[in-house]
Amino acid sequence: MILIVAEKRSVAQAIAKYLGRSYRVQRIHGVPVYSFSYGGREAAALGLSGHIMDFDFAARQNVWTWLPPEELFNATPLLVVRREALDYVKALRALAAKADEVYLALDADVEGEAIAYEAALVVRSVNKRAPIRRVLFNAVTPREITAAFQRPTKLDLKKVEKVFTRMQIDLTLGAAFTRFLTLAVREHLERGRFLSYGPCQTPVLGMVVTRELQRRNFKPEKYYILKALVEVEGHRIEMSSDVRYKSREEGERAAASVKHGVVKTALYKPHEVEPPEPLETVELERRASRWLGINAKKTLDIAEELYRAGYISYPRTETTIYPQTLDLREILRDLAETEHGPYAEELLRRSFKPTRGDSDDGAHPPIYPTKGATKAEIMKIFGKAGAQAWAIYDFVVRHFLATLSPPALVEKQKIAAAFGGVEMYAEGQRVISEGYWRIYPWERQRDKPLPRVSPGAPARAIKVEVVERETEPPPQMTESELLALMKKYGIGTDATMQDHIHTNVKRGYMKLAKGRCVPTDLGIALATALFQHAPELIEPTVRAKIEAALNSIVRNSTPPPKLIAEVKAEFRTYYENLKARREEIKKALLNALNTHRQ
DNA sequence: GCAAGGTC
Repeated sequence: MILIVAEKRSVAQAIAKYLGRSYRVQRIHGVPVYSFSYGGREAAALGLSGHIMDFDFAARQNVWTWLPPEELFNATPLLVVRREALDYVKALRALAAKADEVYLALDADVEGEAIAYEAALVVRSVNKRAPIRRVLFNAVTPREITAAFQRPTKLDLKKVEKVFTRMQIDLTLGAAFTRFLTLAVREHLERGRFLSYGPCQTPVLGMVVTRELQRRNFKPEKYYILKALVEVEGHRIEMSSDVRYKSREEGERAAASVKHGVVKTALYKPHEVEPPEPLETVELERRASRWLGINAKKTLDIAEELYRAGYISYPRTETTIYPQTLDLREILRDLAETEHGPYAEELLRRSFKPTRGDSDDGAHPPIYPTKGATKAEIMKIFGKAGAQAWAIYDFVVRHFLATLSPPALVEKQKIAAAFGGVEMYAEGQRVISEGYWRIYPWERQRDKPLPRVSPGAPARAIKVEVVERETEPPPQMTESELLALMKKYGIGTDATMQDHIHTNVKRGYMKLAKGRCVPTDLGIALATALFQHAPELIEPTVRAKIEAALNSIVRNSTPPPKLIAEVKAEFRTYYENLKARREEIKKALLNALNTHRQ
């Protein structure tokens, strides 16, 4: 029997569908297994649910009050089977015992490689002989899957080592600092509550707190600009200066010279606004947070449900290029009977060229609709969550249609006039062609046209005024901006970024309100203490440094034990710095915990 | 009871 192990149920099912002519589903220990015939032999495909193993400390090391947290730097975490994965492991063992050939068809990324290794460990525990092979495919399509099974390869142990090293480092650092913080204020915490640290969650908090403190410490300054109503060739144009005058007097002096001038430039340039790139996870979350008022975690939860119900493709992806094998016209035809039908049919009637980003994660395509659906259908299936499910589905469809649509065309307009030494400007634009905005209203730009005037024409100021303005603090951090920063600094992955924001909310470090991130007193106190006494723990670059070190395992064959020892030694010094300031940190945290309670 | 990463 040929055993095939996939990362998730949907892939196992797809493999059975593509490799066999037909398949049967049976449940082993509650886990669906897809059986079919392949090359005249019996085959079974089993889908896991991500990792089946995890690292943990030995039992006695998990007694927080008994073990000083710094001792964790001397401990070595153990690889154990996850309790939640027990049924999967049982099913895998049962099938592996009967297998005479095993194919590890996990996703083609480092995590997939690690999960493949975990599966191989389970297989070997019951079957010493069956050859174990690894298959790699970039998309779950008949062509890719068939080809992958024709050229099987071997496990890449370097990638496995990288992932296992990351797991151990994250656990050790997370546990040591979480326990330190929690034990410092233990008697003042409610039961079951703790103060956590993590190499992703904490830098996220740091960015939000930094912004909040910038806002609080901001000192607004007054400045003055000129505004004028200017007549040129019979047209009246509102113009303003881009110079910021420090005082009203200075402004008045400049204003005095704004009487008769001349048009220096009059530009009317056509400009194409390109439709968006194919959709990936973080962009979906950012746009939903900004435009639909649905936060990132909720968005991914809903997208997951839409995926499981067969309406959209796999929602955790970094890819912004449609694969060659994806039939875009077929998807358009599938939308025909829905609200989006007329637009889809219009696209079908003409030739189109999809936009293209520059990212391919090698494992999943961009997010696109896999089934046409009407609002009524989605509302019915999703019940209470119907409105939000429709909002996300409708967005995915519109985004998909936008990527196949022509650009919008606007005329960018700019007029500059010189009045002696003072230059005044006006900017405007006229929409020539709506292009993809018709289906993608969130990016639609307004018409605010300027009249047509000629360079060299005389300009006469009818009215001039000095307007007082104030410099403004940076805006509150939006969730959308935070996600963009996380991506920039390499904090988290496409699938986990929203989790790291949510963890800070769960811990009481920040709140999300109307798409904005607002740190609590506790969050500010924690971040401030870390910035003061162990900045290396909270700076946004921490994660990227760890990630770079991990990559040296794959690139330079750095032995994991050496790397783990180095990282531990480094973070141990940060730990000592915090420990030396324990009382001070405790006081600041308690202070915040108490104000928080009132 | 800690993390981050898969996935349900």
